[in-house]
Amino acid sequence: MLRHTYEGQDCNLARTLEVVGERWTLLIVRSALLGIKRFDGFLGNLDIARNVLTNRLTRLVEHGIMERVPYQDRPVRYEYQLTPAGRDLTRGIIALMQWGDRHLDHEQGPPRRADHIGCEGTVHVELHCGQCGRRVHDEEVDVRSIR
Amino acid sequence: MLRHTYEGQDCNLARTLEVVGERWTLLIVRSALLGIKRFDGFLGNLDIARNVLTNRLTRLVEHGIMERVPYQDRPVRYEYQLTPAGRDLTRGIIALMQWGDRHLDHEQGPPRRADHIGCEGTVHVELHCGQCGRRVHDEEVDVRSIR
DNA sequence: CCCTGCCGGTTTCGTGAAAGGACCAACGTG
DNA sequence: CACGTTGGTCCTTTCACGAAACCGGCAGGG
Repeated sequence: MLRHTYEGQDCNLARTLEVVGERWTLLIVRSALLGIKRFDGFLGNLDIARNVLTNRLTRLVEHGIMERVPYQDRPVRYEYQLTPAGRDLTRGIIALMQWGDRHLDHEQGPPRRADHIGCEGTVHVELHCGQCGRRVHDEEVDVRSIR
Repeated sequence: MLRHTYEGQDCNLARTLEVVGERWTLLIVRSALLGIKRFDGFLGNLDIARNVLTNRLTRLVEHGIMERVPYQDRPVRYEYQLTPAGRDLTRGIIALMQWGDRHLDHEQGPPRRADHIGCEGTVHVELHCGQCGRRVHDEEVDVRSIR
């Protein structure tokens, strides 16, 4: 994405996209979820231009999604770790990834899975009601503006 | 987003972002979830350039996320409706929106809510394990490549 | 002591997409 | 018959992206 400002949009989807909606950003976070931490790791994993990677990592750090921590001195080298806020994007990322699993790429099955550590089942994203506690389907959701 | 190709990425997040990751696209789908259907409706709701809106709607139709249906003849007028695949983006959109609710905009509370129709509770996005059925937290998820 | 390689960047530059605004066409209405 | 409504197209300017070259600190080898 581009021109990362959606001003005049009183909407937290717009605000979120200003932070993670630029091209490559969510893919960088996904790579981080896979365990990649270093500049060259992201480079090799993503086939992204170096300057763009620098730019995105800087922005992710600015927004508190990643943290730049030295892992050696002499010479000082940094790696990038997800913060709790960054890991909190897991749901959104898996939701989009599994949407792709369902609607695109029917050739050879999904290339990536989200497993429940310990139990080894596959993790899915679901909507649940905070009131009645039941699972909710797409058609039972009313998205609405307040204000 | 831009140059909408992440080739060489055997990843369904990348494929999904090629479809809905361009600037404005997810906001258009969100507006559609709010009930907006017409060209001028999106224009008024989003403050987007007309040519960009035309481009995005065309792409959404191409990808089977929206459908362009005439709602009157003479003159023929079209409106854009979400397909089931489009409505299936609900989880991803709410996940990102509520990430924004949690981590951005601490001023006046979230401007949009997702309600459970009938029950009037608020809907949340959760991770659940397909095996053991339990709710899963971010740290219990292992995202991994197969292949 | 110089050469090479590794790592994590910065700089420069050309290109193509987005923003913004003017224009357009078909029809209905007063 | 002018004017508004709807759903666009066209043109120009701006700016983000991609590619590639360059950089700097350090270790190890000959």
